[in-house]
Amino acid sequence: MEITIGELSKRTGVLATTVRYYEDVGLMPAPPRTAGGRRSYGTAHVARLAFIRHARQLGFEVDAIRELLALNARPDLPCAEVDVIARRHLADVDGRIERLKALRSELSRMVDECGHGRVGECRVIEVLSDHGECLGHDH
Amino acid sequence: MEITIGELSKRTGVLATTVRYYEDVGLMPAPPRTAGGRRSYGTAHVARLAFIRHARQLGFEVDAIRELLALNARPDLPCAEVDVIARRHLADVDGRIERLKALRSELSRMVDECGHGRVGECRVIEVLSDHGECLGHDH
DNA sequence: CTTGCTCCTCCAGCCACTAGAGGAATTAAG
DNA sequence: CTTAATTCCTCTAGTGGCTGGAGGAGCAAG
Repeated sequence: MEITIGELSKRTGVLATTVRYYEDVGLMPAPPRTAGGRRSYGTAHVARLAFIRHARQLGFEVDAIRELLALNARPDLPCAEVDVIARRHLADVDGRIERLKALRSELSRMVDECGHGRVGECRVIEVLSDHGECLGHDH
Repeated sequence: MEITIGELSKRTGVLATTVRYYEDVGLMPAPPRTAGGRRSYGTAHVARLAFIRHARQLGFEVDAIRELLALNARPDLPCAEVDVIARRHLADVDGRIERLKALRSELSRMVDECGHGRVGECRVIEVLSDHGECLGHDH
């Protein structure tokens, strides 16, 4: 099975330019080339790229994916490291959700209090102008 | 009241380099300079920068802040536009929270199913390898 | 043979900063 | 007054994770 970068792109949903970028940063190996100099991929490449895409969709950073790919290649090792990476990322996501929720509540309070009058009396503008207006001063 | 960029930075919590960046991108006006060529700020600058910082902390993009600043300068206008910008941003934040929550649930399911054995049988790796494993296929 | 598509490399840009080099000006201490 | 420390200046480049475009070559179909 010999596949062009376009076919690979179609099968994985990753843009061809992004595939080349992954090659540049070492996430994807440099594949063999055809006589005309075009990249030629096989099933292993499809699997690896699908892995990368899925990990990216789950928000893993490229560095973390590099580690996960390295671990994936060593099925004999204990998976404690995999667990560490995934839990670290989960904690990170939790933190982001918390921060966004705090932000959301302040935003929605701000919007709710807008009296739809003139800019001069607008609560949104007031809140932005005066940090003392915040309920929580943690930011 | 004549203040150096360092003082301004201290009072607002915005790095001096960032203040200069804001000047470059037009969020902050170019201030008058001292004889020696240093930037000299006044109370209006402090207020404007505080506004910017607060808006950034609330996650508003620089373009949105530019609009908000322009509206802030026209207190006579109706604040409908302010409302639109704030609500648009709120909707954006809501979307981000939803996406992060979906992601979080998949991540935590993945981590929970890890049997702490070898990488070869690790659920985390399996899930990443096979998109079909996902409960929701929406990503 | 030509048309149109895909692919190639290289370079620039996105966002919102942040960091560093190399030099000038100001301030504090001696 | 001199020196040393600190702050400030401009300019450039880097961050992450791509994305888009220029300009050119390969390739398949009619």
